[in-house]
Amino acid sequence: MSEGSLSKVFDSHVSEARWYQYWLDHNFFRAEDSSLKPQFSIVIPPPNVTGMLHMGHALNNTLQDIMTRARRMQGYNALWMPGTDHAGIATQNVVEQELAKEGITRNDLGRDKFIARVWDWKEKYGGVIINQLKRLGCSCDWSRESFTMDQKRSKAVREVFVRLYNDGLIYQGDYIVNWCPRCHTAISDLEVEYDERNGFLWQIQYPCADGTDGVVVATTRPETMLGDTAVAVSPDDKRYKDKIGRTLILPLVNRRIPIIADHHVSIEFGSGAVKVTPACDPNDFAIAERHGLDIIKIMDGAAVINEKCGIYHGQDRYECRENVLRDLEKGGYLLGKEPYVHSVGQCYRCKTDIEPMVSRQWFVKIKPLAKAATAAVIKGKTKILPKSWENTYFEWMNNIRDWCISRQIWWGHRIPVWHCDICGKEIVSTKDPSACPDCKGVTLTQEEDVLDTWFSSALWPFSTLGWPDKTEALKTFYPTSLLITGFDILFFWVARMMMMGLYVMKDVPFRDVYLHALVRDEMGEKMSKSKGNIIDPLEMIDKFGADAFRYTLAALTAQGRDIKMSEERIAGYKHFINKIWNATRFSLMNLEDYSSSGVPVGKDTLSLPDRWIMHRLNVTISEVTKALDEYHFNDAASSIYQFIWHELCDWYLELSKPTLYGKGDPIKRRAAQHTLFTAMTSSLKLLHPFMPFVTEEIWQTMVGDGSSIMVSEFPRPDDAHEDRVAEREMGLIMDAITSIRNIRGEMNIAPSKKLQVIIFTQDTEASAIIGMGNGYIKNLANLESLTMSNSEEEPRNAATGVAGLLRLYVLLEGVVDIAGERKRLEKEMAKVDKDLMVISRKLANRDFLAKASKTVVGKEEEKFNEVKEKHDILETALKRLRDMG
RNA sequence: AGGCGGGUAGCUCAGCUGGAAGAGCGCCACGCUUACACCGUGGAAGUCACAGGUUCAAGUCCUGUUCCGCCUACCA
Repeated sequence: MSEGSLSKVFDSHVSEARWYQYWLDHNFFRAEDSSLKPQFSIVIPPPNVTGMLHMGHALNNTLQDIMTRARRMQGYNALWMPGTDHAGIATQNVVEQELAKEGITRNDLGRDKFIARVWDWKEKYGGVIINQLKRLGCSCDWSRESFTMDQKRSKAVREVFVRLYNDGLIYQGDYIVNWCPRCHTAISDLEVEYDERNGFLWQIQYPCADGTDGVVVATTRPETMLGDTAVAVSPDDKRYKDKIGRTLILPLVNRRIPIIADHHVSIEFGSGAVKVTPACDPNDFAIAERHGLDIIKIMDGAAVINEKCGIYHGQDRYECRENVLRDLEKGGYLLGKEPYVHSVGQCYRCKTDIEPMVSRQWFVKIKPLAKAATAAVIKGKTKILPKSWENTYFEWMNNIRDWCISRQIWWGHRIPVWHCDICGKEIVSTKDPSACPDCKGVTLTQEEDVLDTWFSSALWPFSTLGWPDKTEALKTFYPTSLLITGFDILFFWVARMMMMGLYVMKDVPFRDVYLHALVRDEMGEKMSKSKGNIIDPLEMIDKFGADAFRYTLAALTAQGRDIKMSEERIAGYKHFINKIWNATRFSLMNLEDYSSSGVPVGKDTLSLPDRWIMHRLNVTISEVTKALDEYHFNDAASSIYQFIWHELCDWYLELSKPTLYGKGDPIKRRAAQHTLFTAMTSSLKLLHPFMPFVTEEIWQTMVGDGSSIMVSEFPRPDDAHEDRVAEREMGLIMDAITSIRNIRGEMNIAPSKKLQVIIFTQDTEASAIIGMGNGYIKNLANLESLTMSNSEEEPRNAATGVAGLLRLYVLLEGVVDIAGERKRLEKEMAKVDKDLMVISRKLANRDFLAKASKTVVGKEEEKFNEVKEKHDILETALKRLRDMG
């Protein structure tokens, strides 16, 4: 059936380009909107349009592709939905940088022209990562590729916004938010990264208006004093009891501010008195709300001190800090400073220090949504795996705060809210309104802000399927089967999809969520540009091939562990591909005259190794199937590896060589060919989801009937191949071979030297097995002769080995190396003695016999007999050696 | 501060519901045997972090200690 031969080595470059195009040409990635097949669906975590493929993407998408390809082969109508994310801030930044090179800003262009410019950029460069995913071999249904800002997705965004608004779950208000002075926008709590800083804690004296003793406050941000509207102390603090309600004079500003009591203040910290700057600190803002304090903004959107601050107007916040400190010192208000480590929030995009700032923003009232999302996981409607993440999810959901969804940037979904210029009515609509419904005025002004990018990402599982239209695809594929993503976006994305899915679709967005670990470098460090320890996936694909790279990722993906990636590992799996490649070459050479059609191969014509390898294959199929069902990617990968290399190649190919070489019975030869062909093609199928390219390459040559492996049927476990007898018999034969090889190695006998071996056993079954396996043993242990003996008398000049109930004597010419043999046997004996001691101690224990289960005791007794037998054999052999020496 | 995960062979890690310590890489020895030196055969190598406890039996379950990593919150 084979259609020729393979080149000496696998060329990944040629293969990858060729077969990916072939799959595309044949529409193999396409999923049906409706089908009689069971559905499997998975939405891609949309990478940023600005993104380049990094290790995280590579891992994430490899795992998704493995699942999608496996399910597709298993007969599912499998959809892998691809797309990209418009990444508001990141993309705007990129284009602004481009503009900066031309010496202009987005304000020079104006909103519409700027947006047009971003679209240009997106069309030109936005597809880069999609092509990189194709290099990885991803089998996404590209005909459905979505973008969070395309028309359909925009429609979904507006629809959801309006629904939330009408349900009273969206509100606008002046609150303190995290403000990035560089991006010039609010960002959500999640988008702030905290970083430890070595700073100072300054003590400042605030004098009392009535001339009595003032109060000392401590702060890490002295410049914010310009906006202080109170000083707070603990109501339980005896030191300040009589001060509460008095008025202080704010230095430099001369504002009169009250001393108030609030439980937020801790007595122990610092002086026990806190300056309150409601416009610059979330806690202070909360205090201000409780006490009705004034809120004085002291900075503009760029964190430059504003006109309310007199001589400091126009200064950057940090420049202002120096000046304020200098002036406080001059005025004698600065009492001291001490080094102080505290954490400072930074913008996760640009790393600029966040400025907490009061501003008018839009929020989603999140508690009701979070409640449903929590319940769904508790009820098991969605499973989060590994399960330990469920707690983290619950924890976060329980402590969730309202989600700030407005962003003061241009690139994104503009908030669908308009105001009538005449009557001031707020109009919220899915369609651009042309007139005010109340006063019929036609001059309407739309909100300037856009929505957080995660708002549209949260809708991804249903927006990509066509919602709000009632599409067939939506009916077929929602809820999706599986989501695979990194744990780092559990809150950002997974939690929000859960909330939105339940709110909009009244059902969870996915059945299973598999959270994978982070990819680190070989030292376990997080990869980052600044550390220079980035491993570029595309470079790895070029160097080792996508298959080896993918296999490495899968093999290293143990649940709940970080992945330490190194080139050596990838190289190792490239060797595995080479092994498979060469096993294929061997197969092809021996299958030239084989055809799977024609007379079926009778079960009774199968040899012992044939039956054995089919049994082992069947076990492997079960293991791989189970591992994939449980998302144990590493287990699946190592099962296949173990089978192909250490069972199929190491043993079966060697055992069947004489039969395949065609000297003997043609019927047995055909049975071996059939077995070889089946084992090889089944292995390839098991391997295909992990290594799509090399398996297709081989399939095309080996099967050669014009079919593609990627739409072939995934192997299923089949009880008919279960063969415990073959397993036991082959096991004994393999043990005998290993035992002889061990003697050869330990006694330093050249591999080329043909040996004479005598096997003694009293066990008739064992004897029969060896009789049957005589040829295999002679071949694989390189023997001149193998004879059975039923005489207890031991041959002279022989090294002794034990395998099960067999005694093996390797005849040595001339003088035996008595000392060497003794050493070898003593070493063996030491091991046996240790085992024997452990087992006999157990069997002597009454409690063990009484309390342990029967099967365990039985097993232990069996073990004892086995080890005892071995012990006796070694002992007689040793005794004889001692007599000789 | 709270939570989570981890400390098993030189390195990277498997070891599910407790029943004789495993793999890959590396290392050592011998081998160009007609698929493969990106290979073959054999070998060495572990008080399973520490201390208690439960049990006939503990790497596996419980408690405590310690070290490492991560997450969340707070930080005047």
